[in-house]
Amino acid sequence: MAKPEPSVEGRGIGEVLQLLQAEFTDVTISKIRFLEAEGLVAPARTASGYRKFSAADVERLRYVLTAQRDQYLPLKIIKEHLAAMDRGLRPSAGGPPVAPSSLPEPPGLPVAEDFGAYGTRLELTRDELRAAADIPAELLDQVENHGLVVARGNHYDGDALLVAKLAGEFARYGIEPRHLRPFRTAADREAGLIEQVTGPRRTEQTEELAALAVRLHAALVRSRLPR
Amino acid sequence: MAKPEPSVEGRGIGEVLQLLQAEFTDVTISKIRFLEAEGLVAPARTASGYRKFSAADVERLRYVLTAQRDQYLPLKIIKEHLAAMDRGLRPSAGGPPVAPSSLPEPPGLPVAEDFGAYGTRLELTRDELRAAADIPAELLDQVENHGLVVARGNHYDGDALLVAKLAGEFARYGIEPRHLRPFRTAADREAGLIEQVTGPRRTEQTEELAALAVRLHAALVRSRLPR
DNA sequence: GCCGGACCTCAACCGCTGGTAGAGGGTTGA
DNA sequence: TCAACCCTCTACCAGCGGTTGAGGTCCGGC
Repeated sequence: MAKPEPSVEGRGIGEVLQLLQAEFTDVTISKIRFLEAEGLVAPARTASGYRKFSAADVERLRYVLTAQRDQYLPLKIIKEHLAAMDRGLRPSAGGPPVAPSSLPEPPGLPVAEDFGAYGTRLELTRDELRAAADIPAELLDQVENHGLVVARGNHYDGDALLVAKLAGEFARYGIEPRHLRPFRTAADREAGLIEQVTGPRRTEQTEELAALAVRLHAALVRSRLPR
Repeated sequence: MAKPEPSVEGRGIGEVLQLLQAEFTDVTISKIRFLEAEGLVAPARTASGYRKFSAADVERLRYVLTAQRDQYLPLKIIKEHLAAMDRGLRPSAGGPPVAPSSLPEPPGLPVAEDFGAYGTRLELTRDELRAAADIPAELLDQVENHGLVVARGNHYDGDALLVAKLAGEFARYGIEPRHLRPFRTAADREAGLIEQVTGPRRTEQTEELAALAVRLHAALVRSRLPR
């Protein structure tokens, strides 16, 4: 027999940590356990009690961390959103299912929702993208001209939204899309390197290497900053 | 004359309370004073020290309370929004001017073995570095030859350790230090860009931009991976 | 069969946020 | 002159979002 006990599949908590640390520098093992204790994820367990995180569990954690970091939502609220999504209320195009207490007053909240919401499953038109990223059309033009985002078909996904938003942030520091070209070049090269190793299909290995790449990049940038 | 002493116009704090309590049941006098202490409003004062709130002040309070209630934003962020609006960045249709989503600094610093969250306070000898990263001497040589880590004085810091470890991970996929050179180049360029904007001293801004850079990089790499 | 590293639980502790409470005292206007 | 209103300041507090550490188990490799 190949696998005598396939029993519980998934990643261990340490692996999950590696994966997430690429994007969220302040995640720790204890934080992940804490989030479970608070009922935000519910990984499976092996017979001996080890946590086993499925890809969906990891996605869920990513969602939580994104909502915390980019929308400052308290865990209680994030939990409600997740619960709503579990009940089938997938966010069509509008972020988590609308704050329950939405009164007429709130000074229009941007669609916000970083790329978290269940992966890259977003499909935005160009206009929606611009509105959601909350950047001027001109900036989006430049972003696109420099190849920082690309449409697939004629839709844009969550990564595109995130990139657009970040470009907006950079712009506030006077850094324009053209200054960001090197980022694109580097990303292309790295993606190429990864693909060369793991082949043209996106597997777990792909994700793992991507996480490593992002972490390496982060460490290098930090080490080169002024002291 | 109509008004002999217009001096300081506006409502007293009690009046303001009445006004706001209609909409926000949990506002109190002490909360309003607290918000002033935190720098979110700055009502005028009479000669004897009484607060006098203009209509604009009340509007401002209303904004604060709304953002708190409907978007769960922390005061620090609301304050930033207000400051941005004061500087004229009135976001035409977009609510608060783009959540800056700056990375919240970890308050205390657990030198978490991995990633010394700029607990760069480590000082390792070359040998300690090799041992801690758990990589063969040969690999460390290559890592160093390709400029991925550099000693300061004759010590290595936490970033160096992390880089060394990651190089070890990559090696397990058959990716050698020389393949990682582009990472170094990219990091150099980005650090340069950042330094150009924020100057040669490491400030909050430096950290913020670095965080943005890392996030942008992560998003771009992801977006370029096979689907 | 034993060692080190990864993982487990549970309880205690912690820093920060967003206030509240109250003592002690001045101001205003009828 | 008195009540209602307002002031400052210090002390305290609860809840949130974790961290730390003690004490123990699990698992792969030699």
